[in-house]
Amino acid sequence: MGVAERKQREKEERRKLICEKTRELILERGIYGFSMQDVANATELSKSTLYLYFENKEAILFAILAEAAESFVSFVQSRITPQMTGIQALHALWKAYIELFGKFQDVFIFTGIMNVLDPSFPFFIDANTSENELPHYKLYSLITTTLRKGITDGTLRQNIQAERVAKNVMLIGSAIIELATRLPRSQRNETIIIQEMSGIFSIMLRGLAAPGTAEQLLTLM
Amino acid sequence: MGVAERKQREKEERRKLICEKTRELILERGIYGFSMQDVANATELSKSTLYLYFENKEAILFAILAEAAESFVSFVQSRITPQMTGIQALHALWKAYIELFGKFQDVFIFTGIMNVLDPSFPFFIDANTSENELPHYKLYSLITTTLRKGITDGTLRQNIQAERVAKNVMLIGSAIIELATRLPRSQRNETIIIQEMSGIFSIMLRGLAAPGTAEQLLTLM
Amino acid sequence: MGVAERKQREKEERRKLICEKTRELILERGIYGFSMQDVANATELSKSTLYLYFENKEAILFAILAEAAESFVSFVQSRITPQMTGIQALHALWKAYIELFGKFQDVFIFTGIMNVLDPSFPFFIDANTSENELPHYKLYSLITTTLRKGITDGTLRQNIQAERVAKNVMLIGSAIIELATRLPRSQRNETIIIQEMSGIFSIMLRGLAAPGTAEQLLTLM
Amino acid sequence: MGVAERKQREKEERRKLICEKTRELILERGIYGFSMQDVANATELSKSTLYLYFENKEAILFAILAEAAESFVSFVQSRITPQMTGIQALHALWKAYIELFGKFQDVFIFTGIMNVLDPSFPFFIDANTSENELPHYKLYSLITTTLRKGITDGTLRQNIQAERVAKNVMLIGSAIIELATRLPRSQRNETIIIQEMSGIFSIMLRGLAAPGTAEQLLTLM
DNA sequence: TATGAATGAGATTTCATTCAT
DNA sequence: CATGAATGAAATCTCATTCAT
Repeated sequence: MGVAERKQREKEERRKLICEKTRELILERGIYGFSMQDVANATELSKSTLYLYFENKEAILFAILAEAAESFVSFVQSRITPQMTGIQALHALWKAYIELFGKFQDVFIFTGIMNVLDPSFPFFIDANTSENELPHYKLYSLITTTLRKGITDGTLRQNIQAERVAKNVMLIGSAIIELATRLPRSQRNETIIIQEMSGIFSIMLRGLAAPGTAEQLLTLM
Repeated sequence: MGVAERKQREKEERRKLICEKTRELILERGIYGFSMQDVANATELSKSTLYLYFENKEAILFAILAEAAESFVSFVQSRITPQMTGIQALHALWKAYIELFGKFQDVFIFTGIMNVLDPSFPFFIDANTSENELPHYKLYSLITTTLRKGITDGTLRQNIQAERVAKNVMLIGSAIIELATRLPRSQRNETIIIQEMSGIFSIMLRGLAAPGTAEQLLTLM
Repeated sequence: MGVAERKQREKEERRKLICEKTRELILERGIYGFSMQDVANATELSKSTLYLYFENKEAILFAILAEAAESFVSFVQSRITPQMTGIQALHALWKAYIELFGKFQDVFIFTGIMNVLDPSFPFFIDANTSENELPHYKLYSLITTTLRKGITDGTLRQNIQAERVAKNVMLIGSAIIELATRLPRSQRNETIIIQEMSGIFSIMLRGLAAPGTAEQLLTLM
Repeated sequence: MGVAERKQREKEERRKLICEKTRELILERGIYGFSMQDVANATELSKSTLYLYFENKEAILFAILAEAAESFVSFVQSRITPQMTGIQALHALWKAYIELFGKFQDVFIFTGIMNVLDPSFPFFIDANTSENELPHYKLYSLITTTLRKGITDGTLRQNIQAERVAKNVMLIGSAIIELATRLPRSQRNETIIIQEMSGIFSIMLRGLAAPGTAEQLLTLM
């Protein structure tokens, strides 16, 4: 009786294998730098077999994005508690972002794919698109909420607009990663990228925080 | 004897023509969205002729980058006077950046190509590479100088490092443009992109400025 | 012992299911417009299972043809009675053809497949092939008989040859349908196709009838 | 100075070569039975080279159709003189059709491609499409005119409608050829096809002619 | 018996680059 | 100097059929 389940599990594993290898390819060569043939070679499957598991190339990207988004958002969320003030939450969010980047480079995947599948994001945010449809909308919501909280509790500057700044923040995050993805892997020195991200986020934190915020909340290094 | 010179001049004109038309193509369709055939059509030259003037596709991009960098930097420089304080100069620099974007979209070209030709910039700044070799290094120098001035004259925060922040700033600029280039031209609404840039630059200005800076120097809108 | 029979019956039912669903697919998308995967989906069987019941794709078509031919011929035959004169029978035959087309579009199936499986029909009629082997030969026989009767009883022109004209007639029928099958279903307006068939059959009836035939026997509209 | 002209001529010859070889392939294997690779092999060009001469596969078909239509219509027209009565002209038209078929099999090409490029023809005749755009519309016009003349001069039956019958006629012509194209070339016995065409056209002629038409105008054999 | 899984062969199309004239 | 012509390599995707379980 276990047969069906095993099959199911194996099928799931194959999908995972494909995603996994594709992830590696993306990390290695960037989002544009791999073909279905490459994926076939990496997985030791035939090209046609790939199409048994995913409708087309984009569908693979989407699956990877969805999973990365899921784990990304939940990781970040786990670092934010209800007791935190807005600025604390924002600080924690960015810390988590950087930490996660260092650990899994999930952020690479997340952002790289997002930029391809939904290139108008975050320039245009489709009010009709809910978080359920496009994975990265979850993160946008999380940031907006965090900013709103900080404006309300007075730990962020009063004259900012949560939605607009959330867009700014998403764009910055995307963009850094986007550029980093371009680097050939040999040059893609984590330390340097993390330094860059920390630097930018620190400047922005300071630019967003209410005057008089404790120095320790303003640096991410 | 004027013959050789005329030839030389004509050759130079052809090169300019090719660059000019390629620029238009890039603006229209993005850095990845045009082929050598497209350039040939636009210039009314044959594809093979293009190879007489440029070794390959990348060489065209490089030439365009060089010219865009030149005009970009000199425009920005024209807006900065020696009398300005550091924060004033930084403010002026970003104002110019935004203005130039609105006018010529030169920034698109500049950044888009830079990101392709020198993807490790600004993550890695090659100390051996002088401004003379890679066009965009000029802008980097300009920003570094400006920041250094601000640190010295006390209009910027004292605990920032000019080189590091200059890298941050270059990266932000590149990145916004990079993402914007992805938008299909129909969606590439200048107003929205400018809003986004202004928003981000404002936050960063505030994050970099010394405490007590006049509000009017902190906003770019 | 009933087991073997049940098995046999079930096998037969599966075959029917496959044929039935394939018919629907053909009507929907034309004879070239469906894949074995489509059949598998429609029948809720696996692709491999299809190959247990039919040697290959063509074999499915053949089976459908056989069944369609059977029901087609018997329907037409039911409209022809021994008392009818030749011209009456021919008139009735075409009326039935058109009616059947309007009702079940069986004719589509019949002809479409015939044209694929036996493309030399009716150009070459294999004297060694009996009605038992190729399903559409039944219809050919029926038409020949009808024409012969009309020549004998003087209601059709005397200088026609039954076999030859039967071929002409089969070909016309096939051909109209063949072209109609090409139409995307949305454009496959029954009314228009019926008009076209009626028009052509009317002209041919008039061309075959003995002089002085009553006008009402010469029109099919 | 003749260089440009020679180039032009050679280019034209290449196009012709491609069309010619494609024609042969179609005659050999039918309209669906050849790939761009086949054309490449037949012409001893590379696949990519084909795309220098034709935008895509369909464009090759269209070019062949256009040429076949041209020569077909002009040949037919050459056989019709203003002095002819309607029935004489119709008779001549069909004679020419058959003769041309026997000589060049142009009709094959003409009809086969037409059926692919404009499958709704002649079921739906687009009033907005002029003869200039789709080559086969020329023939349709010619037939309509001929029929109209016959109705006017009393040599055809009075109760037919020129446009409707023209559609019938085009469809019959298309359809016979369409079916014949299916035949493997080895079986494609001209004599038999011609017999079939003659038979059908004769029946239709008799169905369209005014009563009392001379027998010799009613047969095409 | 039934099927999930796999695949080879093939289809159309694109494009940077080379080379003879 | 200029170019028309050519092409190899690659990309995405489809589909009838086979085979181990």
